[in-house]
Amino acid sequence: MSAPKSGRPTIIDVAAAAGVSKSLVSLVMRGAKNVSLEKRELVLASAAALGYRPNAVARTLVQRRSHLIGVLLSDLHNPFFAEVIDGLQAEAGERGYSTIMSVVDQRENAERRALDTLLELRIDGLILASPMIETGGITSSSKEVPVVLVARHARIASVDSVANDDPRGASLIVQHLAELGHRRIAHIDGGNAAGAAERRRGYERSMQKRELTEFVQIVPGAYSDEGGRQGIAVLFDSPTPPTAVFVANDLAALGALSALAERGLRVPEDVSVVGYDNTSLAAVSQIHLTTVDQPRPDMGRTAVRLLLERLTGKRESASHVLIPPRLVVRGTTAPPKQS
Amino acid sequence: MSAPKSGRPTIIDVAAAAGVSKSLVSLVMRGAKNVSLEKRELVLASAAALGYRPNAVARTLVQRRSHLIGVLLSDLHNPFFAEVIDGLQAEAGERGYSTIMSVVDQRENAERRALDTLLELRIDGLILASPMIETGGITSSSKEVPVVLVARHARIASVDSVANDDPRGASLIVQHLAELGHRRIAHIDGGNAAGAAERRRGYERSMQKRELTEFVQIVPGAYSDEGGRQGIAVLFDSPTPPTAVFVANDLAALGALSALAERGLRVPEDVSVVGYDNTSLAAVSQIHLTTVDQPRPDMGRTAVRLLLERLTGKRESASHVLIPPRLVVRGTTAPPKQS
DNA sequence: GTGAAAGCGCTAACAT
DNA sequence: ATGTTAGCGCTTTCAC
Repeated sequence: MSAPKSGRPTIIDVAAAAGVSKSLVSLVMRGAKNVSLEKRELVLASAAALGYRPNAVARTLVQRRSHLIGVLLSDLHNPFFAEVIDGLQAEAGERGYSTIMSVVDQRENAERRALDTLLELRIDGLILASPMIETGGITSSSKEVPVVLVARHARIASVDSVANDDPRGASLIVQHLAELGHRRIAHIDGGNAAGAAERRRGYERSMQKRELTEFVQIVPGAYSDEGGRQGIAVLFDSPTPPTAVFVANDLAALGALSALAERGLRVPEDVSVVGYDNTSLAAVSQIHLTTVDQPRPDMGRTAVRLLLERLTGKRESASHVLIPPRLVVRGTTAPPKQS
Repeated sequence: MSAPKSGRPTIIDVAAAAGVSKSLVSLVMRGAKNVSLEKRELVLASAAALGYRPNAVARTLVQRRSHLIGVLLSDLHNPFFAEVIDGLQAEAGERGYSTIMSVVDQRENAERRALDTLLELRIDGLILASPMIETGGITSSSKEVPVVLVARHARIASVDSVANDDPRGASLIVQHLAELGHRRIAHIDGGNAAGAAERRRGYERSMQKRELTEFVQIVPGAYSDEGGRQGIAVLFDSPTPPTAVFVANDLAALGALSALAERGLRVPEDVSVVGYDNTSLAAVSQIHLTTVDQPRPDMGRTAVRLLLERLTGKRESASHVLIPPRLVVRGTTAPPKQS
């Protein structure tokens, strides 16, 4: 008896089948304690018999909260993000939140559209991983829901952030190369991608501190294979090529390694190369890239924690977590050739 | 005048501010044509002034459709999926759908929980990318919403699928190696991951067809770096190691390459190695892996198309799209050593 | 411990 | 072309 008239069974169908009120069904489904064992089992049985599944949409509407965290991702191809997401999803799950992710192709202004979609879905909070969007867009979003920035530095008071100390990471790299004896250390940068400006600045300052100002050489690149390749082309077509190159991130460093190989230059014998991020790629034994590590899963978990602190009102003021980076020396760096 | 009493502005606030009914506001927001220019601009102005944003949750509740496609992803670390997602998101966006992704760590039965969450959110359809879940779970989900399987073969009538022809791909590999002169061709498999059984079977059959049955050697592995390493350990601790190895996928092939290098074996001089998937990793010049290509973004797009065909009732019967794979010869395969 | 009723923000008839 | 009304499926007071 009493199959639902049409479509999926609702709480009313379950109530009817069990001969109780829908309030009681609601209580049982949410695991309330003040329900007699008898009724509880009755309701549960009816629900199971009907194949009832609570409707989170209706619940969200009445509760005015979705228990959904929106995540905007600028680039799935960079393994860096995969690991951030790992930590993020784990932490969110443990705290009773689901994540709804939107991946955006870098070129378009699709970021703005994806953001609107997430916001219309009434997410409880927003996590932006290395977004390209201008600060204005972030600020205005933060008026609707709490926002946490990952791997991008924010000067915004209404927004929390987790990032590694990019200038410090860059300085670790310069230090390492300088100690190996390099002076002609160039930098292929990451354009206007998140963190790129900080790495560039860190490189420049660190070179200056070591009185290597005259050897500062920055060429434009991008956080991609192609970015690294182009940088190498520029650097090594010049009359005074560097003996070491700090590339904006691991992905670009891979491109740089390929381009160097194609020119017949050996790494690290002829040129030293350093990346940034310590993605799983860097550890692959054929690549074995010297790079700088960021604790990626931790950053994801921290982002969720910061968000929930805001959501639960535990914190009012902005929190900007800056994580110390760590140099990972592998096989792509060595002292410069004696010449 | 007339800021909302509290919280976010609703359609009623906008109606009040504009001095019209909320139906009219609704029409304007959805871009209906039968609205006078005058009223349209009035409403739009009020909405903008209040910072009104339509509530997709309420809309979903009343329309009984969310325009949301749920995507369950078994492994973000495999670049294979990043590219499938690219196509998937693009196609969904173009058709007016948003995607809500859930990434699941492979070990747990977290897949079941993630599935429940998606279903409670009342997604309009579900795309499962290489799920580990048993067939039963898939079948039961398909009773609630249309389901499309990506990169996993289905025998299920209620579910559509897009996959490459794994047995065929395996056979291309065996053919390539056999033509190079290899006879002792081993296979490190992908355990019970999606597609692994088909690749294993394809390898076995192809070996048999070429009368290489006596050389069939299958060792257990996984779709991961570690899977490949372990396979190599088993194969090369034996008295009669193979001269060529077909590894379950690119990720595992990387592990295999590392393990071989650690044993002092050169690729391809001492051993030939072939992967599967043609992920971006395989193309990296330091790796330069011979592998089998699947059109990843296309598969994502196709998955969405299949789903929408079901959603719009354009098709009733199951559609199982099988894509022909393509061998990509790079630098990890060569004729066997003369011995 | 259980039920009745109001309402979350919106869309979809149906009027006018 | 615009307004009125009745829900969508649930949670939440508030009675009993």
